Amino acid sequence: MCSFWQGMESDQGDLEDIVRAGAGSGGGEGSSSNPAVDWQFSLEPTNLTSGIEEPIDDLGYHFSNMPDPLLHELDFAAGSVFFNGSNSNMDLSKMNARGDGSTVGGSNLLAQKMLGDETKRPPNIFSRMLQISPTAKAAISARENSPMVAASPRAIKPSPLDGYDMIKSNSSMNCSVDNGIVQISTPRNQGIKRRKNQAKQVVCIPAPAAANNRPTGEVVPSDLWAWRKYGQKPIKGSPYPRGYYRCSSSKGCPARKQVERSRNDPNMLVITYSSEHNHQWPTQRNALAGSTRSQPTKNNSATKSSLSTLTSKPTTLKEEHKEIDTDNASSAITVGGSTTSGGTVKDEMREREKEMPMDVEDQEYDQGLNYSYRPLMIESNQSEDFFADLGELDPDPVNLMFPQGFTAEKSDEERENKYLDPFSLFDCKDCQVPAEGGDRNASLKGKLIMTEVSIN
DNA sequence: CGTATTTGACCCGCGC
DNA sequence: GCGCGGGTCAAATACG
Repeated sequence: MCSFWQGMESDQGDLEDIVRAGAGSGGGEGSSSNPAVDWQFSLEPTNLTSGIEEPIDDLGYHFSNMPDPLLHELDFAAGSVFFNGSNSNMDLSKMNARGDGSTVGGSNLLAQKMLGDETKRPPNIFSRMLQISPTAKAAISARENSPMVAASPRAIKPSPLDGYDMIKSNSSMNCSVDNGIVQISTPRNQGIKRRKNQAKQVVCIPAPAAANNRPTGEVVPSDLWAWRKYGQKPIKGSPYPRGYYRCSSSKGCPARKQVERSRNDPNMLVITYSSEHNHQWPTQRNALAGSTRSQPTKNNSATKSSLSTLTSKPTTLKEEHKEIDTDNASSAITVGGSTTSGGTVKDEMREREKEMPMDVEDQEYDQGLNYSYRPLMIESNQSEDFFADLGELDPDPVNLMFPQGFTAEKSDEERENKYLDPFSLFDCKDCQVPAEGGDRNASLKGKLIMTEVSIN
């Protein structure tokens, strides 16, 4: 997940990229207790300097501040959601250039994975590169000795953004893809004003396939939140309008998001989140409520295709990879049975709702499990067939899709690895990443990379 | 009929 | 104070 919060307190100054990568917990270096179960990032802004020099003990972001759970999945599925910040060119090849060989998995591993394989295999979704500024790189490096962060969505809980230092910028950041490199930049002072004290998180993703275009031509990736469009405005300097959405998952939720195409690269969507959800991740019911009907067609093609992609008997895991490799990023975004196209969540929810007794969820809450976010399909009976197929691939097929702890028999660490490396991308022989204490697993611990860009 | 989207009008913050 | 431009509102419209 690459995203960053931005605000607009100041109007001058370069962005200082704050990259807070969830660091590996392998090798016993982690201070996080059972991260797979109970982890969270803190969104507490950190200036660059401290980000580099201080050991980062807290694990960064509250995952709750990731407005779109599926976007996170998108990142992994498509390797295409990105960072940025002004002047920030996150160059993973540089990240990978540490000479001390001390890197343990994580960012560098990811970089290596992405870079190293670039010439060895067909271009794929993971070959899209991030360009990370040196400062970001440094920040990431600083993170490398930090405890692993396991992305357990269950730990998500809403938290207000108020009080965070606002990161100055404007939302006219640009995303572009050059030679497979996704670049997102935030031009300075383009005059876009924002309401005060409004934290923003900007996520850049590839625009979903044109087939999912809305009548208006805009494409909105779906996520577990229900968004309702309440406005659209042409943006000066951009040929593309900006759509305004508010969360309709819960009445009175202040969460907003803006969706617009990058003016530099129309194939990229810039999604700007503001405010925080004041409620749990949508449950089936409230996710259904007010969810978009943006799917313009009656064919539910996106949903069906995505589901069919998942259910259409991938004969081998390689085959699935192949699919992802050959598809463009957006079409490959089918993890969790969801796509980036709008309106699919609702349909899926409906399907599952038919098949799943509602009280299961209620029981969970009654039991205090408080599953604020549960990936799609997990509890669906329909998954049986799907998982039966996946069973050929993994004794615990659930882990293939939702490795973050949905089965009890695996250790937290195993689940963690799976989660962070759902397609075993980090299990790369070519990636010669030294593992601490010979713990290979440690080197395989991918890190969830999140960026927080701050402008002082 | 309920809900989501569209779209013009209005509001607000900011720069000049 | 005025104008610009982004953000929001709300009536009209469309959809299922």
